Amino acid sequence: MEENHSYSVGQVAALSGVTVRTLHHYDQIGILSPGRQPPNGYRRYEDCDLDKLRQILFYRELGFPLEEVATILEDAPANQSVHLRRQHRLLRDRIARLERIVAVVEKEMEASQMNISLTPEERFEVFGDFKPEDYAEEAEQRWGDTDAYRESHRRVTTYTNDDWQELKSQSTDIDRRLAAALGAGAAADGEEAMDLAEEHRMHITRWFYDCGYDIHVGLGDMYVGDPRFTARYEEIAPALAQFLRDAIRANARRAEAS
Amino acid sequence: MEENHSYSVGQVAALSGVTVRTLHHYDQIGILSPGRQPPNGYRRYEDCDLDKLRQILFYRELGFPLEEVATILEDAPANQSVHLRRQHRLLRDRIARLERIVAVVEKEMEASQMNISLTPEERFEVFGDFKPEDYAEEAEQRWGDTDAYRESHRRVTTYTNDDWQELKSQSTDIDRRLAAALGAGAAADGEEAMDLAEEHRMHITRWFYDCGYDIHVGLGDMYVGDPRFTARYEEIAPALAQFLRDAIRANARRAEAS
DNA sequence: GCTTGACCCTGACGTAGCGTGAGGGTCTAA
DNA sequence: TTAGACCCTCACGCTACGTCAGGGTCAAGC
Repeated sequence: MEENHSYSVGQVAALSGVTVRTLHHYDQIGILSPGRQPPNGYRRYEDCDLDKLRQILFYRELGFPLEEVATILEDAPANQSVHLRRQHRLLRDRIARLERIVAVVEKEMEASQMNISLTPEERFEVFGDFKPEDYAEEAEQRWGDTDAYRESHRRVTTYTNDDWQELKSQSTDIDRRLAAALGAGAAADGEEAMDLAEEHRMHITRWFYDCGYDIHVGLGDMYVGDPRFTARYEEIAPALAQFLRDAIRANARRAEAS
Repeated sequence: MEENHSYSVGQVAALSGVTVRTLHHYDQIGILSPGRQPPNGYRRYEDCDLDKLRQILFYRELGFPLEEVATILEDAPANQSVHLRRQHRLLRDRIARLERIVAVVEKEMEASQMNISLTPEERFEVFGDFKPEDYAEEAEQRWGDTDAYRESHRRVTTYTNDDWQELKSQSTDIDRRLAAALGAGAAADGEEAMDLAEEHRMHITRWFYDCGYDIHVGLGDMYVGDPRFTARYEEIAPALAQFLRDAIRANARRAEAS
């Protein structure tokens, strides 16, 4: 394998399974630009180009926009083990997500066989008990750092049943008080709501991971934007998810101002 | 839950996590068209609309084009258990695919830790020993029926180590003879190459699943179109994947003509 | 009744990531 | 020289929305 070998665009397309058009496109946007063969300007791809294409295709497979793939590859252009670790984690995350959905579908299959007719709200309940760490992963993918996820995972695995009881009790209490504040007409950016949002944030920090204000805001957006959370909070009180989201935002602004 | 409740487009967007624009779009293309509130024409979504949206989002999550989602939902508009079974299978398939990729990445991590520097071709070798059943699933998704996959899986689980040795020996022998024919200048649509393709097909039928000519042609296309197979055959002899693909096609045409 | 903010409507341009085709150049074997 | 395979650039079109424009409707507060 000492041979100095280069490939035409057609050969690379055949090897990799992407089209010539795709390779042109990647060249045009600058994510994979091969050398050019004088005097006709034909593209020639080297082995390192193939390596790079392989990484591109992997991240594309997992749904990353090309612009983001470009950023990833710039950050760690040559360090193969960095990519491998990242890819491994991403794959594991994706599988875990799909496994959760499978569990939901299986539960519904059971319910369906028992001829239980669930309402739309009840259907969301099948997602199981609400645990922030189930969803913080998504917040991280959107806004945060993977250290928080690992930290959360590390802590959670050490908890006893008593720990879970206490955690749940505190979580329920915060929810209840949020609903009460909403019911009493408290402003989402008032002191009371902000203090509750702060308690909410510290609860996560206490039990799961260090939840900075950025992450917290991301979580708040997710409570409103994701039907699982929204329904969860709607069950407690109508419009609670939005109230909490707004309180979280106000709380973050308060913290930023001080 | 006896309440006759309907939702505005904004409420549905909040509940479901999709945008108002998306709901407008779905209404426009006819995949999810709610009722309209006189006299202002505001959209009102019923519970059954929410159910339908949930199915749409599920299939969208798995990458189905909306047009195909529409077809799926037309075919089984009300039979919830049909959807559940299909969704379950799709999810399982996706997870299995990702698990295979994980295995590849893990193997590369091992190689990386041992400071083994792999060439692009060798990297494909990390996919492990060539087993048609590893890839027949993809052929099935493209061209075949899932019965073959189940049959393959059923057989393979019964094989002993001796079975694997024999299987591998035969497979290697076929590859070697294909390479020899190619090296001797045999035409891909000549008798010799077609006979070898036929042996190849019967080998799969013997050891994995009933490989009809359609499936076989699909496999041949995949050997050329997928870098994993192409590289595998390139290692044995240059251009072998294409030679085999052409021989498979010729063989299928021969069988069709008789 | 008026004002205001939130939400509703339709219409339309633009984007990401290519697929497809037009029109023409280059390479290689016969 | 010819023909077929492959190369090039250019450009329109597609899917599934994102974003914005411009204007109507609703409901609470003054």
